[in-house]
Amino acid sequence: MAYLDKLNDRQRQAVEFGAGPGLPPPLLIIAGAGSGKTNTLAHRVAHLLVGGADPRRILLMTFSRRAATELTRRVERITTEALGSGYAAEALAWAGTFHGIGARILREHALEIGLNPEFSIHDREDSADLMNLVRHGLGFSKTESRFPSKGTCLAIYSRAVNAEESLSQVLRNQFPWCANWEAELKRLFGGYVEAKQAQNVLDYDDLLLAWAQVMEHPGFAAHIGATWDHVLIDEYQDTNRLQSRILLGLKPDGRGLTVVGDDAQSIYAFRAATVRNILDFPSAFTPPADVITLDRNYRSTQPILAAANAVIEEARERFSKSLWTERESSEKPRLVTLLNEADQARHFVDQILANRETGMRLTQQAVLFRTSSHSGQLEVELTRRNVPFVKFGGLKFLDSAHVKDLLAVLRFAQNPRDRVAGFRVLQLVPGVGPTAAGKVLDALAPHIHPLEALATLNPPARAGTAWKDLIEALSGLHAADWPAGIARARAWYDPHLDRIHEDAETRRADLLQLEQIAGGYPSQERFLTDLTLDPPDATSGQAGVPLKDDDYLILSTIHSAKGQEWRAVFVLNVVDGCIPSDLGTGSSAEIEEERRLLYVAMTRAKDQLTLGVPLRFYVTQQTRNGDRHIHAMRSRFISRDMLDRYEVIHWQPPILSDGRPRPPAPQAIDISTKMRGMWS
DNA sequence: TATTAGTCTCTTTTT
DNA sequence: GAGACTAATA
Repeated sequence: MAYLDKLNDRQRQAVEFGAGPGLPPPLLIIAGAGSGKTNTLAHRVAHLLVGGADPRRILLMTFSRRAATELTRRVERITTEALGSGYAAEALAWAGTFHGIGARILREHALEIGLNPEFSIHDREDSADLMNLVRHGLGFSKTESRFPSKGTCLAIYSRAVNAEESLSQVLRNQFPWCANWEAELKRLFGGYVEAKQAQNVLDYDDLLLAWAQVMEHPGFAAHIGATWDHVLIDEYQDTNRLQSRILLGLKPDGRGLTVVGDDAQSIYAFRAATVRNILDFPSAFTPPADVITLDRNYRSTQPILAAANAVIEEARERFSKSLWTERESSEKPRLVTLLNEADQARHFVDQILANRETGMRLTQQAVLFRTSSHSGQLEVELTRRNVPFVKFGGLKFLDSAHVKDLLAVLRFAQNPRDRVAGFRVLQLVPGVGPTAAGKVLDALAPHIHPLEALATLNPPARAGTAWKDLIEALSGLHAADWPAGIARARAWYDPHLDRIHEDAETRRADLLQLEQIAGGYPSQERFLTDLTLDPPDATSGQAGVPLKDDDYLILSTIHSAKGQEWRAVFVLNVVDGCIPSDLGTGSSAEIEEERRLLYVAMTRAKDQLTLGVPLRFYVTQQTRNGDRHIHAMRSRFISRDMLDRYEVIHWQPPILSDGRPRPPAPQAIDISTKMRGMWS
């Protein structure tokens, strides 16, 4: 097969593993950063197809929808090359995220497992809002000492579900400051689950939890497992206990199972992902699964790899491997010390533009950071100098109030039992607050057709004519065809937008964009589900994402940069307090995760890597009126011994803070020597 | 009972 | 600089 010739020996071994009659035994591929992981996985799938496997009987689970799309596209290309005509992407019908596949399975089997197939899916924010409703309902918002916030409550709940740990375990290990609320939290979670069920709603965790519980039933496990011959999982280091249990339920003997990952790139422990999944995978089967390690890096130059390897070598426990490459270069990664974050932004933009002058397009460059808010100064500088950019991670389009309002209208019309959506929508009417909204929803609950009942209800005392408009809009929506419905919802919302928000114009543009996106979906249900499970993950500085053929810079959190690569990579704030984050320095496990995070950031670079170390660093916590800066230190992950792997630069701005150009110093002098000389 | 102004706390990463 | 809660006012 011609396509096999492009692979190295290890990759080829991984692709051809277990070929022959019958399903192949379980396989673990440890694929280092830049070792051609996606390519190898795509080739393995293509190889199965070329060998006669049925594409509809292959399950491909990846970490994000984006990764799934990329993978199927490559499979398509390879099979086309090999067979003359390839498999269209639709043929690989089962490619997606764990959550996406879970949602599909639960809908398909809903009636057999006691679910209403019309269920809606709550995103993180919705879930937190529902948690909050229950929290208030139980009176926990008025406790003597402060009860954990809705977000914290949800995080605790989610952790317990995904890590399969007991509440007390989670509290002890992850949330010690909430430990004295154990009894209350237990009641809260009980109420939360009941509320979800009454409202016919599933949250992210339910998609996995319900799936896992179905798999506990031997008959169903076999029934669902029989849907696929081959199951391939990407980024296995970032799966959690619940996910591994689902997997073993699907393929108890491991036949047909392939998992790919890199323990050195495990960065989702906060989401209950556990490195143990990948470390313990081989021994889950008898005989143990085979392991193939890909350690040749095709991405980065040797000096970049040397610096990254040095960082990860300090890590505690891992499948030992050291990446190597044949890409020589005389250019060491740069470690740039700067006065403050503003200088860092200026210097990075200078460098980015200089790179572009040498022919490196902006899309081949990226700036990475630990926390979304760290890019603030950089965004200002980019806007000032007219450099277009797209930002991944952090606050999403979907999180903005106006988008949530509009979506809530759609959701409420689709599932009137969805209390979170209803609560939000009703309060948009002037004169209706939490109490009135709650009463209306209570009155609707017992009706079989809540929307029709809404029209017969006495309107809340202070709601004026706007109440009638809402009822008309909702019943109109229920009857409307798709995508006319969203236009209708927007028409209703429009006057409220002006009333509620100062900057109604920019928000209106967002909603128009949402309407555009909605037009591409066949049904409202698909639109809402896909939007929740696969939110558009980029926001741009200007309104609207730049056109595809435009040149723009990539800004991304390190987490969102996973699996990507650029010719030049800049990392912001490589200082203690950012990497590792102040919040993540509690346990040694958390420190280890932060170390891997820096490793992931560094290994995204192909040709040029720049780490920024601003000495003064703006912090938002700290004392209220005190000094709002801290003096930062270079990240502890880059020890003194490693410095010779970098070109160490101390950058000073050519322009002083008041706008004057820096006057040239009279001559270079060395006071250090002189000061030492005082004592010799 | 809705709304608004004021005080307090906490601030990450994402399917 | 936002979210959560309280107190005061309409």
